[in-house]
Amino acid sequence: MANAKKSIVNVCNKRIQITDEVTNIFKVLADKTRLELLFALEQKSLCVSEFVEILGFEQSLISHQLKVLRDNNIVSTNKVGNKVFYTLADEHITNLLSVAKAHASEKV
Amino acid sequence: MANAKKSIVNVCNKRIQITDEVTNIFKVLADKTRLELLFALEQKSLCVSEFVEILGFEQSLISHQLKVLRDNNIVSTNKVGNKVFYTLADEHITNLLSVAKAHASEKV
DNA sequence: TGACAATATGAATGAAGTTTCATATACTAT
DNA sequence: ATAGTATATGAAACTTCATTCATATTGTCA
Repeated sequence: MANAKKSIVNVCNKRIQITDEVTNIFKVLADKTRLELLFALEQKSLCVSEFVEILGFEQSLISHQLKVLRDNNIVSTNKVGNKVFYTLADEHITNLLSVAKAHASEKV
Repeated sequence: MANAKKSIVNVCNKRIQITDEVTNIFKVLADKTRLELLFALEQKSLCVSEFVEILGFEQSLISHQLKVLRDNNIVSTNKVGNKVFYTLADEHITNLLSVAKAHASEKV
């Protein structure tokens, strides 16, 4: 395949991958339970039992949704004895959350 | 009700409303079809038949999804004769899309 | 007015996602 | 080792959402 053609194909593939990735990020963020977990994490790292205490959700629900966040690299974990502490994984997420909040604040 | 108490309640209500609103924005953005519509609109305003031509989706699907975007004030419309042109509604949306794209670009 | 083009919408179908319940795993301390 | 606490996970039930098909509405132009 000629190089010019190859590079056009690459650009297109990349565009598609980016669309897929953006779709995926928004999908993960598009759930009230998960957002409450993330908003809580904006303050400080928390373990599952602390989430239960703060948010009042079932432990199982929290674990399930934290798994979704983990699987999508939105939070990271570190284990301390019995407990597993969760942290926001990176700046992009913090950024997205704050832009969305700013947008929302104007509406309510 | 005492003023101090009233204002605490107000703050809590506002926090809940913001969470709901953020959830809603992300829900609307969490769909590949709608994102492709929005990415196309980043270039210029488009009418339904142009979306059909550019993206190759069914007209009905495009209209349905544009309605979702319209209902959530993510796009605005203006009618020119037979045609209805769609535009990105505001800066916040453009902003969210570009932050998400930046995040995605690093991953792919 | 009648035929045509552009857009919108209701209803049905099927897929995907969330929550709950029950249970398993991992670690701590006695 | 056993009891107790913290977390994870599989499966089922339930809910929500995207897409398609058929049809309605709105505007144009001959």
